[in-house]
Amino acid sequence: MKQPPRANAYRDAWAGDLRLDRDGETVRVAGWVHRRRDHGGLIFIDLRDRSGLLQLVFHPDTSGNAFALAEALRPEHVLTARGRVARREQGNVNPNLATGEIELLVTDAERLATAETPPFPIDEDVEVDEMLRLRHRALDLRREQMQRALQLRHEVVQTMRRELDARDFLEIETPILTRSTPEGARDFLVPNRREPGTWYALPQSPQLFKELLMVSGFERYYQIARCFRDEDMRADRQAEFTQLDVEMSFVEEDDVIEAMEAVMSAVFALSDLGLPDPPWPRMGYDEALGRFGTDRPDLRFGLEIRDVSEQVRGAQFRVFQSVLDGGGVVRAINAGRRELSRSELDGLNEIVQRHGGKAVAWAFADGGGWRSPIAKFFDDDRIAAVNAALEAGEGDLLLFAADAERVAAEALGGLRVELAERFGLIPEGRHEILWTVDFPAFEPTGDGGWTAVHHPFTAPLGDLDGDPGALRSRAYDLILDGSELGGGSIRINDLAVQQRVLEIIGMTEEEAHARFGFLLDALRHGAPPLGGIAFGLDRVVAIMGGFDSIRDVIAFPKTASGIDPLTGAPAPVDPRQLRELGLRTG
RNA sequence: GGGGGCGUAGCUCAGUUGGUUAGAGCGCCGGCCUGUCACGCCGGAGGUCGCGGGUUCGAGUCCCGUCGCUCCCGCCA
Repeated sequence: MKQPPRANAYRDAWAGDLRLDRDGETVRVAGWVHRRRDHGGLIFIDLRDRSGLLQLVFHPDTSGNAFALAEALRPEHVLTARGRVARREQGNVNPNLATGEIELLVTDAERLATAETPPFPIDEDVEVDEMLRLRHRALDLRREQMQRALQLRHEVVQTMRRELDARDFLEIETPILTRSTPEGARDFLVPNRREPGTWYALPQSPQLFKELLMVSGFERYYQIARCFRDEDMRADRQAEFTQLDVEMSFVEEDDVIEAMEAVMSAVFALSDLGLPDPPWPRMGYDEALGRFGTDRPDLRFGLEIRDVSEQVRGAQFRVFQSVLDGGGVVRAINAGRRELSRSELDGLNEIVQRHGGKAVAWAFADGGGWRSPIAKFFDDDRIAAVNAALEAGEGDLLLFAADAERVAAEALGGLRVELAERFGLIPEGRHEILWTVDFPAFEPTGDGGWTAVHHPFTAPLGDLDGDPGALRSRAYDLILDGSELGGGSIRINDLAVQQRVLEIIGMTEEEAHARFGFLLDALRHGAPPLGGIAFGLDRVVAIMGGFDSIRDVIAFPKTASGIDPLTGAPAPVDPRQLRELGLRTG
């Protein structure tokens, strides 16, 4: 703790902060009974406050009723106790406790509240059904894990604020009751009583507002922003989540990236991730997709993807040849020396299919040839060429996918990650961070149209009147261990370019004006070159703290079913309001 | 919206091919204990096997339905 509590009737010291230098002093502490060890003639109480644990000792021969009280204490009772800080005897030191060299010899104590037996243990780190934890969140948050998580989250946010302030960023709030923002998810809607039939949307991000702030001349903005997206949740995705949202004026990619490397490396220094100092490596989208089959590559392990189209072209294997004839590719992973059963090999198909592929072909490098059901379709030269391309050693398992380039890449990318987990290829404690850059600006929607890969305000790079599929976008994502921590882009600050982009994605003038007309209007009045980024705070904290679930770094999360068990949300609404709006429940 | 998994004591879980009175560890309650720190020892209480129906001589176990939780896909950066 940064300073002792103001002395009052409850306490004058933090229990967990007491050390040997206070030996002999009389102090008063307060907190919860963490654990009780009753020796009949001697009772030990571990007292817990936010600062940590302190052992209280109750002797039966002390005057007053302290010992009688200690006999009645139970876990989670609330207590204030006064006594003398005493050095523990040599054999009684507890090295596992920060306060383990001392203890408090209690002379008087008062119970401030009793407590029912908790529905799950507070004093140990056991897996408990999450619904039960959320239903008793006040108790769950007492547990050491959750205290640690929210402490870390606080430190992360403080560090962000400090570093951004030091770089002249202003923290500015933007509305929660607002209009639809262009992130492509479903909006949460809030009825507007003053004009029945109209609705507020909760922001999916502060995107429009931060661009407006740049046009306004604030130069550098940030916000710890709450965002809302009405989509089904995942283990790592909440409908309501927090972003560090940043925007800058008169900048290009390097300005944003450098500023964020400074901020985020200061943030990561709070953990033991052991990340290198910036600048962090950058990888182009095409390279990432080619080598790792994804735009957020996990660099902690190998298993890189290689293109073997040329090596297998012309072989007797119809499956590969027809894909190649159709403009597709054949790509492969050398999974290393493995022993997999036939059914395990067949099971790989399932993984590949989950990632959009059709099937995976396999071969074991075996004395210069292949042990494989497809070996008979390949002559020795082609097998040797493929083995060379994959640097195949004796016994190595080679896995092939043939498909359209993007499909083959992503299928093997998915396979790569799952194989790494299965074979335990991710070294303990290793972490790899990088930026991915040079994304395509648009991708086909499937029905002949185009959609923006980032969002429609990302500045495109290339010939705007040419093939939209050839355009790159001035975007960048920060990737840690295969997880996207955040992403952003240089924005369009030219109305004509903006209008052309809206044209490419097939958004009509009316629709554009209805959804973000106020931004378009702002662009007419002199917009600086601008760019920004947003980081998923929940994920950043979860990864830094080594938490499996982002729900463990959010004080009051929602469950996967979307229900908030603590409040029972969605909350009942006053029927009178609904009548005024001409609505019914359900 | 679709698919998979789970639901047994307060908590975490075991429960064989369908077969006697459903178990363990922790917690809880009582007793003993002056140096423990996951204290120890002795004793005890605690169960609508999620709920409803079915098959069967017999169901925690099999079948159908339903509710809840969870993961994945769709959706969503």
